[in-house]
Amino acid sequence: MAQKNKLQFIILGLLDQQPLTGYDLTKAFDHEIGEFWQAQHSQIYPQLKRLEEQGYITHEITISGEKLEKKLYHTTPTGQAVLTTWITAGTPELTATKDEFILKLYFVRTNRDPRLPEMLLEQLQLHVDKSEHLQARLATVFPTKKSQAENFGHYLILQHAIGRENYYVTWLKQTLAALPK
Amino acid sequence: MAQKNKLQFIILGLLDQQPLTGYDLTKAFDHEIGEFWQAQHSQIYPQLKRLEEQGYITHEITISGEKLEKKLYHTTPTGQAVLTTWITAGTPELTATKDEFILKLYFVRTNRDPRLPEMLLEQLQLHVDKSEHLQARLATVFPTKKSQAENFGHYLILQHAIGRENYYVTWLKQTLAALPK
DNA sequence: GTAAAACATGTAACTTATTACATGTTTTAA
DNA sequence: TTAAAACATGTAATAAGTTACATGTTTTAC
Repeated sequence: MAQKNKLQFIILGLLDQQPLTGYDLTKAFDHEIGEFWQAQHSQIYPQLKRLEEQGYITHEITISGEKLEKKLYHTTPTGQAVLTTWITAGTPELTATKDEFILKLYFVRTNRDPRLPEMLLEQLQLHVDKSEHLQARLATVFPTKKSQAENFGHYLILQHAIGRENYYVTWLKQTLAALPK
Repeated sequence: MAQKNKLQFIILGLLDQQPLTGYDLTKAFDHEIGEFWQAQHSQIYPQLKRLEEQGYITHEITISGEKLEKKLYHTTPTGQAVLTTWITAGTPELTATKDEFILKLYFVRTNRDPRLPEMLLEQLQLHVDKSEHLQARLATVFPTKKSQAENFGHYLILQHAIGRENYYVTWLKQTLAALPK
């Protein structure tokens, strides 16, 4: 049976690496994690509550400045076991993509459609930008072989995301080049 | 502002190509469309109702056999205009992927983790199978240059999906090969 | 002939995800 | 000094998506 509520495992995984606040978790979804999963703080805070109720995580309160309370969450041994089970279990279902642009293309019936070049060029720009942005991050976050080895999973997914964007760019260029003059 | 309720446009696009029933639409999401968008019949039937209420589509009833009623939907001129507007508008937001496997990888901290080879090999098999399946479909559905030109969008997205799977396969193989002995 | 699979259409309940509402603190830069 | 940005945490309302419930017909293969 397919595991559901993946968000709980992602949060568990992040908290297992280091204690974090709900705010920190929210930010994590803006960067590398966000390439492969998205969540807003309105989903994260209630999920933290549920994970704590289940005994998978706990928190301690720290004070920032005069009175701003931060809840630093971390995993419990139970939570760590649940996380390991999730990672170790197979992942036999390929999560399907949602790509609005590709769908628009689907409804373009001929390669002579005058809208095609413009549509493809817009996406080309977007994916080139994204690839460059990710490459800059890779260079910043993982400048050395050592840093890559120390956070191997993180390095892998960044590298995967870049490759994916590069494939998209290649495909767009190729498709543009194949259009009739 | 980002366009929402993409499903309505996809249905509109499919119905604009040829009249279809809700059942036909459901099946369409099992094949090529399903590579880029998913929907169950429980989402499709209510959406058809709404689209008809808005005057974007209409239907006529045909009888199959003795008494089985089929509702064949097709677009109205209003619906066609709405569809064109959607396609012509830019698509500046890259729809983000959700990939559970990649997230699991993220939580693998070192390249010596004994679970890694197994995890990567499972995905390799899945993506090889998928690529092969898609390639078989491409060969069946688009055997000639002529057939490719006649349904250009459909051809493009199938080809894109294959390339995407192939990139995934390449990346997995490369990652496997780079693991320490 | 008959059973299974495919065809066909819908609703209900529930889960997941997004956007909006709501409030307050701390840090940074002008 | 003060305004803006960032930090920080929550809930409410809505939208989107999945699973389950519910029913009946037609075709295909045995």
